[in-house]
Amino acid sequence: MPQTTDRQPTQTRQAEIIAAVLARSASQGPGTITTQDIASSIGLTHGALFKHFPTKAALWLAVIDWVDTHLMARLQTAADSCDHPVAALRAVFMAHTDFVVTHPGVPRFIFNELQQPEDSPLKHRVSDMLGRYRQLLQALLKHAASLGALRPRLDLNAAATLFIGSLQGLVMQAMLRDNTAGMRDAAEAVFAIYRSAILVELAS
Amino acid sequence: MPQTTDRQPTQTRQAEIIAAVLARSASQGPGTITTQDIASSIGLTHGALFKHFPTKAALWLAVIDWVDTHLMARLQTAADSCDHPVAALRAVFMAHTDFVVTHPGVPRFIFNELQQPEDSPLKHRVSDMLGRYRQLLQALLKHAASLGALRPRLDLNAAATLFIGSLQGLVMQAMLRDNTAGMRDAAEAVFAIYRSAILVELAS
DNA sequence: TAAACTAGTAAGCAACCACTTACTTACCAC
DNA sequence: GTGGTAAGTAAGTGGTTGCTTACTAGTTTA
Repeated sequence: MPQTTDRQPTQTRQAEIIAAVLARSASQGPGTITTQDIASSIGLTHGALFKHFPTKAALWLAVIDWVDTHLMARLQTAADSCDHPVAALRAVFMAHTDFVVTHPGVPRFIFNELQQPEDSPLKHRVSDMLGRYRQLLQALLKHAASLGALRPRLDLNAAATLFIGSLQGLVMQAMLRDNTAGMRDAAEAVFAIYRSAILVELAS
Repeated sequence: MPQTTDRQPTQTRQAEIIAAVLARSASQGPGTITTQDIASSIGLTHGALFKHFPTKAALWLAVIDWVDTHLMARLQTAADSCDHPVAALRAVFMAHTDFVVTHPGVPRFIFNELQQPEDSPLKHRVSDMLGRYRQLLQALLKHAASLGALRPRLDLNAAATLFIGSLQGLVMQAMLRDNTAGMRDAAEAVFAIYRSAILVELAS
């Protein structure tokens, strides 16, 4: 019979659910998203959700895992796509921007977890991811320094902080405006300044 | 009789309540703070809270107003304390850092409101405050440019974004570590890099 | 084809939330 | 002093939340 069976294997549903959470996060603020919201936004009963995730916390963790996997893969690819480390830094910066433009719910979700109290496992996961991000940056910065491309006595730790921070500034502006249009252009301009902050001065 | 009357005028209580919200925000994530939490943390009944604020939203608005007033006053004072605009930028940067160290709940609270959906009045208030912040920075940057202290063709808009963003990066790091110790030193290092990004190159 | 399993529904449950109500008590102007 | 008001309590109330239970139906496999 032509009865449209919407029965799906768990793996498919899990991916669908994670995508729904991030989609909602783009406009709703993850703290206020209910399990009922998620279920109805993919045309499922509330109860059915718990066939695929035992608790809401487990679902939230799965979302972070998704972000971790996909974002870090994209950043690593960008870093590997350029021979010169300064070019690689630029590629990472723009890849990150691109990821946020494509998935506007992600930064809202991450910021939300950062607000969590002390040692929430969610927060630990985010902290871990950011640690690996910093390692990636530090490696590129060290490589650039070894080529003599950076200012002498540049604080590489502070340089990494500034890199991530400037991305956050761009994201915050986008969140205020509630759209990510024009973010790429702004990112180009900001990175240009960052670049001149770390590069060794050249005779003009 | 020595019965300790804890009856207080509304104005006093309102200030006490606002302070309690920010104190809790330092370790709890503002989205999860309940009116019951606030009441008991200042030794008051749940119901008594609503003698001083008609709704929770009104209280939240009052908290933002407090932050707006106190933070902006501090930044303005810092800006006015230096004759040279680049020194003033540094003073503003450190004053902001100092404010966050003194009131660790503030950035958590603000970030939380940024996640709100479209045109929440709370979010509009934050947006407004950040607009004035940018104006303050732009004025200092323009002044510096007119003195010939900045790189030619520096994008002042992007420079302002980078300024605020780098502060955010510092704040995020502090939020991850769950303490603001050492934030001042990190701020010095980051501002040093920012400074070299915008300053005109000097013969060394 | 029957058994076992998996994905779905509908209804309900305890806990919790913002807020209200009914009432009490301290304070202050006259 | 006395009457009005402002600040407090204690006990609800309706609505919502995360999650469970009892049951049904589709899919897989021996």
